Amino acid sequence: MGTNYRGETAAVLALDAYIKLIRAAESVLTRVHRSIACDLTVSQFGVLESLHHLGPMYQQMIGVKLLKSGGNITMVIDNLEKRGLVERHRDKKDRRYINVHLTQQGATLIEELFPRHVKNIVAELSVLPPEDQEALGRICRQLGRGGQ
Amino acid sequence: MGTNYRGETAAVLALDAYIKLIRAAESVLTRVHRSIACDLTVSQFGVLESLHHLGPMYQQMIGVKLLKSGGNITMVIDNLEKRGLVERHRDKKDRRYINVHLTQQGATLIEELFPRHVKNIVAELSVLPPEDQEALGRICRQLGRGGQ
DNA sequence: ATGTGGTAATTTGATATTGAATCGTTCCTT
DNA sequence: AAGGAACGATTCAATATCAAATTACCACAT
Repeated sequence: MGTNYRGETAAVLALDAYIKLIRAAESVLTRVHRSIACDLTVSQFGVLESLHHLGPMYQQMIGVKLLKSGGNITMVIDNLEKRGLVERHRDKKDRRYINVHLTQQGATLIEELFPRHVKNIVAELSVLPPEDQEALGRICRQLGRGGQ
Repeated sequence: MGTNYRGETAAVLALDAYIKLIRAAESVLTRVHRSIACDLTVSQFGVLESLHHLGPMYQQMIGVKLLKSGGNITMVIDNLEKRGLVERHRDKKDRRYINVHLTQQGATLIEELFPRHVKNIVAELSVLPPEDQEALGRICRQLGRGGQ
């Protein structure tokens, strides 16, 4: 209990919150994705979900939404395209951009999966009282920004 | 505002908390790891950190600690071993087990990195008042367990 | 002693992920 | 109009990741 007592308790508090945050997110993500039991990876599901809710998007934008690199998105879209779930269309105005959109098959699939996905999330979060769910959202929003 | 008004607000609350949890964890993990600027992947760092704090461990146990599959741990340990940071030792009593421990070089490295790692985490979490850090830890612990 | 089931590690095949290099396109400056 | 900076997508090499199959080993029951 020396001069850095305050600093050490602050570190213990932060470290504890950090490790539990990372582990909880990992566990919950895995359980939620597993219980939907679909033939998609987490990233593939994320792309379909983004396209479903936000409409057609450039690959760059998909990467920003999912916090993934451009090279990675190219690969994930490749695999979705092979399965006929999305299509690429070169932008006429600016040929650097590629617009990605759901096919009919992709739209049908995500429309079937999404309600189940929501149900799984609600079930997973139901171990927390509503005020804790609200607090979690508020705190994580603050943290995700990283101070602004 | 029909019969499922309550259900829908519950879903909105849970969905919001979920997406912010996943994104915050991803963002914070990436920023914390990037700012330590070491030549290790997140998983490699995790293995060294576990061995440093918990001592030599079987690969199985490392996988459990890091929430990773056995096959993955084999690969990560391979790469750490190539760099001379850890060593494998077959257990004499039960030859199915492989005990992994830090080499002197590995121990020196993690002892140098860990204080910086803690500093980065404290800085990252400092956007939250202590009571929010405590709440975050408490809520995430609950959530990680998944209801027991 | 034998074989049956269980467990740890590895391998394999497919996909993900990153960062760096490259290619093609557009925009801007002169 | 020409050249260069900026930008979106792709490719590449290295590592990660998982699930499933395999291998090696152990314990136990008959």
